[in-house]
Amino acid sequence: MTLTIGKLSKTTGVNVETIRYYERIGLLTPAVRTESGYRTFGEREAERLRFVKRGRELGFSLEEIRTLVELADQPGQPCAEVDRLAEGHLAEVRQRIADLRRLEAELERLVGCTESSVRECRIVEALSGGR
Amino acid sequence: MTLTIGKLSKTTGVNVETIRYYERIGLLTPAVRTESGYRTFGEREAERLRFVKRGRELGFSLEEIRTLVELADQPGQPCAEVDRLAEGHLAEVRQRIADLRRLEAELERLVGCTESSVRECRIVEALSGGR
DNA sequence: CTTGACCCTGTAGTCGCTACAGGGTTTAGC
DNA sequence: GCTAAACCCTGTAGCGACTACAGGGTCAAG
Repeated sequence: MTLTIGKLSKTTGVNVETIRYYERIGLLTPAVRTESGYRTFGEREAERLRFVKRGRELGFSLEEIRTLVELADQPGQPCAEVDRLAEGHLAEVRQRIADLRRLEAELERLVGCTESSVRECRIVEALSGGR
Repeated sequence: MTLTIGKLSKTTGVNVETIRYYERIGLLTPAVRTESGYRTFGEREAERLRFVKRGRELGFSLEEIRTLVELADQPGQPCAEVDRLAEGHLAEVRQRIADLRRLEAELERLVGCTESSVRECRIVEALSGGR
């Protein structure tokens, strides 16, 4: 049950070059190669890649995922550090949401300008320093 | 009332290297130079830089700002395009908020794991493919 | 046996800066 | 007048997380 990089890409939904990139930065262990130099992957590798992918989908950085992967490889350890990491990340996400909401409110105030000329446009005015 | 790049940086709150960067990519017109090659800026240039800065604070990309600057320079034109740009941007901001909210909800479900070991940790489990 | 689909490496591009290195210039204090 | 600090210059490289080539080698179907 070994896969080429193309097959692995299909089954995981991760781009071929992204997989190579992950290997290059050491997030995936160097793949076993065929005689001709092609990478081969087994179920273990596919699992790990899916782990990384889900981490990305949850918005973790690759550095955070690197830590999470290491932690996940030590099932006997307490999960406090995992939880701390996730909480920190959640806090960041909330901060980003708050920032974007402020932006949203300000943009809402500006759009829908029906002035006939840029001279009177309240968007341009706001950008130019008017309030 | 001419300013050096350092003074301009202080009065606008934009980093010196960022100002140079904006000039390099053509977002600011090339600054007038002194004999010894130092950039000098007047009120016009300061205004324009503040325009760019406010655009960034509203989350516009530099490309969008480039367009906005050009539009703002043609006060006779209708402001429909400005408005269209701002609305498109608002839609993007809303999309990003929606995405982050989904993330937030998922992370909320996961954090606060008090298991004693990584083996049982629901965060690791979620990343490993469990739900 | 050819053709097309796949694989390889290495490098450069994206965005919006930021941080040097290695120089030249100006200014403030003595 | 001199020196040292503070400023300015260019050019290049780095960040994160990919993506997109170029220029080659390999494999499988018909």
